[in-house]
This record gives sequence, structure tokens and C-alpha cells, in this order.
Amino acid sequence: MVLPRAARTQRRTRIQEEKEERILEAALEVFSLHGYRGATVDQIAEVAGMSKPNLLYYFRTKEAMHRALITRVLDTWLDPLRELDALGNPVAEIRSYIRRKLEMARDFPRESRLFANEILQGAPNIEDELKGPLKALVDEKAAVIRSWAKAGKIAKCDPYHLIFSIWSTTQHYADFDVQVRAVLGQDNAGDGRFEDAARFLEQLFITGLEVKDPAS
Amino acid sequence: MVLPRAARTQRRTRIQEEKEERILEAALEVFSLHGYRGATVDQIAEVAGMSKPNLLYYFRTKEAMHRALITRVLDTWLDPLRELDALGNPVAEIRSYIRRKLEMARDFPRESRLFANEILQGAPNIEDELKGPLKALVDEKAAVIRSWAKAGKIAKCDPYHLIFSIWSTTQHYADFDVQVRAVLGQDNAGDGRFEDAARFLEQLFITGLEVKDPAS
DNA sequence: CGATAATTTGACCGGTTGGTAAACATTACA
DNA sequence: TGTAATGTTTACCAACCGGTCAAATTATCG
Repeated sequence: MVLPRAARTQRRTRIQEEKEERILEAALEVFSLHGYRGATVDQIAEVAGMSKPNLLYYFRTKEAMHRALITRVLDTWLDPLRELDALGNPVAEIRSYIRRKLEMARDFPRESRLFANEILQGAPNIEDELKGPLKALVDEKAAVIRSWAKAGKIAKCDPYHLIFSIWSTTQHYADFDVQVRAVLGQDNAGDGRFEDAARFLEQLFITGLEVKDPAS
Repeated sequence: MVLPRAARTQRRTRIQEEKEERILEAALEVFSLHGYRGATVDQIAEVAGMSKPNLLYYFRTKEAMHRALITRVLDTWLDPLRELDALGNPVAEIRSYIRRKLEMARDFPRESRLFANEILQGAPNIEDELKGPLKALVDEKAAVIRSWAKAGKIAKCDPYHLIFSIWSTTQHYADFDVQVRAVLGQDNAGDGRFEDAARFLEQLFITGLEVKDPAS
């Protein structure tokens, strides 16, 4: 046989698991830095430490690789929002959602840039994922936030745009890292800017969402 | 003569002005959608309605085109921040800065995406611009904001991260337009999302920055 | 008009890129 | 161990891409 990817129906070998893992890791590195078109298969192969035909034995096309990577990453990327608990304390829930998103921007910047690249260029490959699972999750959590506002637990506001603004402010520190560093100056070594950002964003969102007159 | 770009030292002809304008317009269209590497000279030539060699007669390399485009756009892109007036009413100044940035995201999304693409991929060509003019301008305005906070006109906060969060929230509606539309649903026709965003962001930032105890 | 400079085009080139063919090597397993 | 399936490599290709060249066309101006 010469169809390794067809082995998807069968159980996968140890080698398949290992190699596919190494390839996707390398693909994340390269795609997130150069975008889909800017990345080359040779580059990914080199980072993965294998020859190009060998890589193409596991993923038959560049696009298949990209698709596999996106779908895998999208799932974990939405975890912070999934954890938003309708039964928790509203302000505390939003605060820790912001913290989690900011931690992801710090710890998984490549994943963030992968999506940014994709969406920036019109999301040609993942439009279905956006309109399906992503929209469903956001709709669900927006309803939760709206109910908190209705109950007077937080200020009345558009829950969708609240979520957008949390996404954008936190992911900014991953996607626009170069700009952030350039503007803040030379102290690029540590994670200080993330701590400063956390303080600022907490102040902004929590104060901005506080209920002025707690009489309910 | 065969050196049209060397004509820079001389006055430019009518034809040069027109064609360079058309080329940069086409380049903006293509670069903003596909990034530097993803854009092809043939594509740009086609959008500009001329042959590839003809285009290369005006800009000798793809990189020269990109550089010319970036430097031109960066200048107008920073105008909203330049207008932030140290002598104006602090809250009103910040409010109208947010409004101006959001209007730019609505009216010039290609320009926004051009920068986003560039910075996302490590800003290989404009690092100097970031560390030079851009940092200088941000430093200047951050000092203004800090003085407002010191004077008790707005809440104490990190001015750099305030600027970052205004940038990210507003540009989000240009750069991640596809995602915003996918999440908000089918009503993609109008600009309603920008009006909703304006309302939300105003509430968020102005409430978040208000001084709680106005005793100064 | 005539001539000189500016502009435009079709044909082409070398390097890169995604992908293939087929021989060779290794592993899994009866 | 033998052998069939799986994994790896070398050599290669066709399409694409940025850029050149020389010839043709058009604008400029005395």
C-alpha cells in the first residue's frame, strides 16, 4: 500500500502519531510566522527535521496540512470562552476570562498569529468553522452576559462587542508583539508588558462594567 | 533615457503621477488582502490595468512598491492620534480619538489590514518606522495622557496600554471583519456594527476612565 | 514636421515551489 | 525468519514568479 493518509480509517501506527505531531508543530511555527502563502513546504520540512517528500507522505498537500492545523488549534483556542460560567460571579467570571485570554496570548502567540493571518486574509478555509461552532459558542455566552446585565449584576452593554473587545485587546499582545515592543522600548526580555497589560485591562473592563447604582 | 524612477530628482510628468497613483491603489488592494509574500506582481498589474513590465517600469521591484505604499499610508494612518490635543477636554479628546479610529477602520479597512499583515509577519520592512516616528508620536501622546491622569482629569492608568487597547479594539473591526460578520450573523449589508461598536467602546472607555471621586 | 525622450509590450530567463515517481530501507507480524 | 506493509530518499517536473531586454509605440517640444 502507498496510502498512509487513507490509514485514517484504520488505527494509526506509533510512527504516524509521532511524525504527524512533529509536522504540525513545525507547520505551526512556519505558518504563524509567514502566513499560508508565505510558508513553504521545504521550510516546514526542515523545521520538522525531515525531507519534503517524507513530509508529503503524511500530508499529501500543503493545504491539507494547514487545514489539519487550523481545526486542531481552533478547538483549544476557544477553551477560555467555554469556561465562562453562567453560574459564577459575573464580574469575577469576566475578570478571569480576560486573564485567561491574556495568558494564552503570552504562552501561545503562534496559535494566535495563525488565526490572525487566516482571518486577515478572508478566512478562505475556515469560514464554515466561524459560522458554525464559533458563532454557536459566542451566541451562547453572549446570552449569559446579557442575562447578567438584565439582572443588574453588570452594566448594560452589547455582549457581542464586549467579547470582541476582550478578544482584540488580549490577542493584540500576541499578534502585534513587534509593534508593542517597538513602542514600549528596549526592555524586551521579560514578560513585564503582560503584567502591565493585565492590570490595565482589569481596570478598564471591570470599572467600565461596574454597576453604578447597585440598587437592583 | 530609460530611468523613470530616477526622474524623482526632476519634476514628474502627468503620466507618471497618474500611473503611480493607479499602481499604488492596486497594490493596496492586493497587498492588504494577501500580504507581501502572497501578493504577486502579475495580480497587481492586472488590478492596475496594465502589463507587468509596464508596472515594473514605474516601480523597479515588488519591494520598492511595497515600501512606497507603506510609508505613504503610515503617515495618514497616524493622523487620528496626532489630533489628540493636550489642551482640549481630556475625556472629550479620548472619546473623539476613539471615534476617529473607528471611522478609519470603517472607511479604510485595506490600510488597516496592510499594517496588520506587515506587523503580524514581524514587520521586516518597517521596523525602523515603528521604532522611530511611531514610537516618538506615541511617547508624546502618552505623556499628555499621563499628565491628564496626574491632574485628576481622568483615572490613573498606563497610557501606553490605553493607546494599545484603543488601537486593537477599533482596528479589530477592519482586520477581523470576516470573523465579526460571521459571529454577528447575516445582516452584513449596512454599517450597523460600527454604530453598535461606537456605542459600546464609548461606554467602555469613558466609564472606565472616569474619575470616581471628582474632588481634585 | 522631425527628432528626441518617455512609455508600453511580447518574448523570455533563471530560480523557486508544490508535488510526483520509483527505487530503497525499515518495521510489523504471521 | 520471511514477507508484506509501511516509511524514506533521490531525482525530477511543470507551473509560477520576479525581473530583464529589445523592439515598438506614443508623447513632447523646438
